[in-house]
Amino acid sequence: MTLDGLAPHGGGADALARRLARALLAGRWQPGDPFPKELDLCAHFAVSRNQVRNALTSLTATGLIERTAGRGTVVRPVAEWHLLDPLISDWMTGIDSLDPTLVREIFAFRYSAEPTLARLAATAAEADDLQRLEAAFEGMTRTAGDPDTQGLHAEYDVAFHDAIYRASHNLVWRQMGHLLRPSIIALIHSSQAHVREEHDSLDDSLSRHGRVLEAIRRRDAEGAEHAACEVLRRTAIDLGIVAETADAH
Amino acid sequence: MTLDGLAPHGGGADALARRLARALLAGRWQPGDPFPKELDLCAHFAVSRNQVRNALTSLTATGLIERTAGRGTVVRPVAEWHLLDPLISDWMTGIDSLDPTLVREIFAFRYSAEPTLARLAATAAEADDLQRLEAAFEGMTRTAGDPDTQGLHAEYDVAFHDAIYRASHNLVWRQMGHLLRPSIIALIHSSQAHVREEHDSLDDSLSRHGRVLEAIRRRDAEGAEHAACEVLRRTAIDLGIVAETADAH
DNA sequence: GATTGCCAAAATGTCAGACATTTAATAGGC
DNA sequence: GCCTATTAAATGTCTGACATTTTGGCAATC
Repeated sequence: MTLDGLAPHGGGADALARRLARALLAGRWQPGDPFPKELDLCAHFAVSRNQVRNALTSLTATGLIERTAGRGTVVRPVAEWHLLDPLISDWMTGIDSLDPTLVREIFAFRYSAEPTLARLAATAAEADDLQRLEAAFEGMTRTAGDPDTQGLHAEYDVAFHDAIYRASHNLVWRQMGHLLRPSIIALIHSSQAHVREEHDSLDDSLSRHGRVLEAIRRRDAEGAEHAACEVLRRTAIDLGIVAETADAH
Repeated sequence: MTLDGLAPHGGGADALARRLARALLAGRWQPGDPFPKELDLCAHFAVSRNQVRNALTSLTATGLIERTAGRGTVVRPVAEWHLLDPLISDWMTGIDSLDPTLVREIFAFRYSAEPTLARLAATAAEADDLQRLEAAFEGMTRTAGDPDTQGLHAEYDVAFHDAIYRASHNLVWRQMGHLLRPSIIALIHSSQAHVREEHDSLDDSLSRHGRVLEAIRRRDAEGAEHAACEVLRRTAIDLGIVAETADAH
C-alpha cells in the first residue's frame, strides 16, 4: 500500500502523526503490511526527517506500528493497539469511517463494564460528582432534538458518562473515560445513517439517563446498575448492534 | 528535588526512561515539582541529549511529566498518569517500594471489575482459552509453597488472570491484563512482609483459583463471578486491605 | 549441490552542533 | 506605577554525517 491519496501536509509533527494514525485506524493498511519508509514520508509530505521520526514515535508508542532497525516498519495487529491510550481516543474522534469492528468492541466493553461502574459510582459519588452529572444531564436536555446542536449534545453525552467514570473515584476506571468520545461520536454517525424515529429514541434515551442520575443521587447501587443497563440497551439498539427486545431483567 | 543518589547509567535510552520512570513511580518527585532540565540529565548520566530527549518523550507519552518550551518540565498529578499504558505496567514491575496508594487503587479496580469479567469469560471462552487457564493453574499448583519458585509462581498467577482477560474475547478488556503484573508482584512483596500463616493462605488461594477455572469450564457465568469474588477477597486479605470476614454473598 | 562466509545495500537508530521558538524575569523609560 | 524592550533559559527543530541491524546476493568451499 502506497501513500497515494494522502493530502499534503499542513501542521507540525503532531498533525502528521494524527494524519497517519487516522489512516491506520480507518484500515488503510492491513496488519503485517509494511509501512512507508522514513525517507518516503519525508519526500511525500515535504517535511524534515525529524518530524517524521517524531510522528512515527507516537505511532510506535501507541502500538499501531512496530519498527526494527534494518528491517523497516510494519503495521501491528489490531489486538495489540493500545486502545486505552488517550492519544488513540483523540485520533479516533471525528473519523467518519471508523472500523465497525472496533466500534462494536468498544461498545461491548462498555456494555459489560458500565453497569458495574454505575453501581460503584452510586456508592462513591460526592457532591461535586453529582454536580457534574447534573450539569451534563441538563445540557443533554437543553440540546436534545435540535439538529443544530447535535454536536453539542454528543459532548454533553460524553460528559455525562465521563462523570460516572470519575465518580467511581478510582484512578483506573477514570482513565477509561477516554474511550467514551469515539464511542459516542460513532453513535451519532450511525444514528444519522438509519434516520428512523429519531425523536422517540432521543426522548427515551434522555429519560433513561435521568434514571441513572436519580439512582446515583439516592445512593441506590442496585438501581444505578439497572438503570445503566437500560441506557446501554437503548444505545445498542440505536447503534444497530442488537434488536429491540423486551426488558430482560 | 535533585538527582542525588541516582546511580550512573548503563543502557540505552529505554533504560534511562525506565530508571527515571521508576524514580517517579516511587514518589521521588511530587506532582507539580519541576523535573531536571535536559542538560542536567545529560551531565549527570553522561549521555547525549538525544537519549535524554528520547527518554523524556516516553515519560511524556505516558503522562508522567509535562514539558513546555521555555518553561521546563514538571511532574503531572498521579490522576493523569496513563496507568493502562503497557509501558507503565512494565516500569512498575519489580519496584519494591511502589506507592501503596497506587497498589490499592489498582486492586480496587480489579476487585470491582474481575467478577464481571469472569462472568464474561465463562460465556465467551473457547478451547485455547481453557487450555491457557489450565496450563497456568497447573503451573501455580506445581510451584506452590516452595520459596525457590516464588517468582515463577507469581508469573503463573499473572498468566492465570491474564488468561481470563483474554478469554473475554474483547479487545478493551484484553488490554487491561497489563495491570496484573504490577498488582500481583506487589502482592508478593506485601505477603513477604507480614509472614503469617503463609501455607494455609496459599492452599486457600489455590483452591479458589481452581473453582474459577471449573466454573468457566462448565460455562457457569454465575458461578464464575462468585468464584472470582472469592479469589479477590482472599487476595485482599493477603494484601492487608480488608480484614478477614465471613462470606458476604 | 548445500553450506558457509563475506560484502554491499537499505533501513532505522544515534550523535553533535547550530539555530528557532517560547516563556519568564528584568531593567529602563515615560 | 506601568508598559516595553532586552536578555536569559529552557524546550523544539533542522541538518548532515555516522552507527547499527537486517537482508540478500555472490562466491568459495566441502
